[in-house]
Amino acid sequence: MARTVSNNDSTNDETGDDSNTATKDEGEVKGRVRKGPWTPAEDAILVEYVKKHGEGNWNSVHKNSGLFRCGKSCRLRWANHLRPNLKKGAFSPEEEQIIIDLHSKLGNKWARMAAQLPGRTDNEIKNFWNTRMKRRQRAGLPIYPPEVHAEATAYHLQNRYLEHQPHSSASFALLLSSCYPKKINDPDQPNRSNANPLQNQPDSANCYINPSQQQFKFSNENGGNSNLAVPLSPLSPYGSSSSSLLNHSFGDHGYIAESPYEPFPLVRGSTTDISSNQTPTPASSYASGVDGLMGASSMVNNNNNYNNDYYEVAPLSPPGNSGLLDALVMEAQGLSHNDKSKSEEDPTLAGKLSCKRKNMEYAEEGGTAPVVSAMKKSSGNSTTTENQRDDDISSSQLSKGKKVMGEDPLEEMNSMDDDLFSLLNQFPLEMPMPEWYRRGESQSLGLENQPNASPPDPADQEYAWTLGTRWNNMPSIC
DNA sequence: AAGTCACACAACCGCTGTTTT
DNA sequence: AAAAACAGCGGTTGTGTGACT
Repeated sequence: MARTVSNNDSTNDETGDDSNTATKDEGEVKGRVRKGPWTPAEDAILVEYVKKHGEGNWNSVHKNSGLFRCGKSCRLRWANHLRPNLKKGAFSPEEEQIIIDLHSKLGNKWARMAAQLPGRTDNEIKNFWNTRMKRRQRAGLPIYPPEVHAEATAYHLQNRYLEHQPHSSASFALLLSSCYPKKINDPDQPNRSNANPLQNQPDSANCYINPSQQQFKFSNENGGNSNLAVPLSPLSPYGSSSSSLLNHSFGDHGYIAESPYEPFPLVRGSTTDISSNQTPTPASSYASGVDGLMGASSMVNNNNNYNNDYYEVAPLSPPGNSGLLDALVMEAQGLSHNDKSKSEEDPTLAGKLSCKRKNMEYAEEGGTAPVVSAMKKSSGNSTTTENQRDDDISSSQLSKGKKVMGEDPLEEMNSMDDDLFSLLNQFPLEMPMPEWYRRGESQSLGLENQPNASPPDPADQEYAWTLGTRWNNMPSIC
């Protein structure tokens, strides 16, 4: 069980902020920080310290207790192993059911799920889920039981379509994502049927269609529209950024709304143009924000083993996922990358989007957006459990958020969606496929092929139109 | 008996948001 | 207002273990 123990070999500075990795290469700097499995003695020290001083101030543990662990490690150890009232052992069937249910609604929000399972930690739940998913994946089983799936779908539909329509940010996410072309008849995907009704539209493979004009339909069990992709929400287990998962079959439970487009341009190169210094793989940290996009892309390109039985709809990002906006921010940053000075002196788009995203997340962090909660409560439509969950999860976060926002969240959300839709409405009903896309249409769109796919020249008029010009039309939203 | 595999688990990592200085 | 510190989250990885071949 022991992880590689660096024991006294590894050093971090005493701040406990292990984001500072320089000390590893520079040798010992201030103090030694032990890594690897905790010993009972260390546990005892930590427990003793917390008894005395309470939780929090984790970095001071290292400073004051003589424990050679960084604050982060202490917090983790306490939270996952030492704190009282922790349940040990396997999950009960009831707990498993709760996890499945919560995951279908929340996605990979482990901490929020843990909040619903007293005595369980996010890590436990995460491990459980990942293991379970692998197992079911191998067995070719759906991740969610049908009833949970149906319930979750209804949940999202209710929360995102009915209650937010027509001004739904999440709708915007879906619609915007679908602005990007995906060639429908992909000869490289022989297993995919051509059942997409949009294919019958004139020259559909070479046109964008304004998604705001597009009536989305949901594929049914026999729809077989498997080469259609939209961002996968965390409702889908494949919204996970786990590359190992993405590289496997999505046949058992890919949630796919019917749209002939793939958010390829948003995916392309996005992880390399941003401030992250992480390895630019689909599994890198930004995946948390663009899970869906990554997932969709990988899915389209890596998986021929589609099982239409489980093509259903996760049309929108569920609560807590701001993936699309993250992607927008990333795209904005990517666009501004070529002209850094410009972006620095004019932090409009990225900043506004970032601001928007914060607000959005604030709104969504409440389990259900405050808008929704307010609507629910005022209309009396919400169930007890829904309200309870909202309240349980969000009380602290909400209070924090209010400090930041200082505005009426309801108004904030509504105005935000207005902005987003006004942007959306600027997309024409149809537009020609850019030349760069036609040139590359024989190539797969996946990340793994990016090195082969010549990136469009930013100077290219059409590319500029599709990304630059249109983004420049982004209304002021902050 | 040895090798392989899947699983469960613990812990680390990078990043982000919040709070404090 | 800016920087630093802190706290937390989600993703990933490494290891031990048991079942199986």
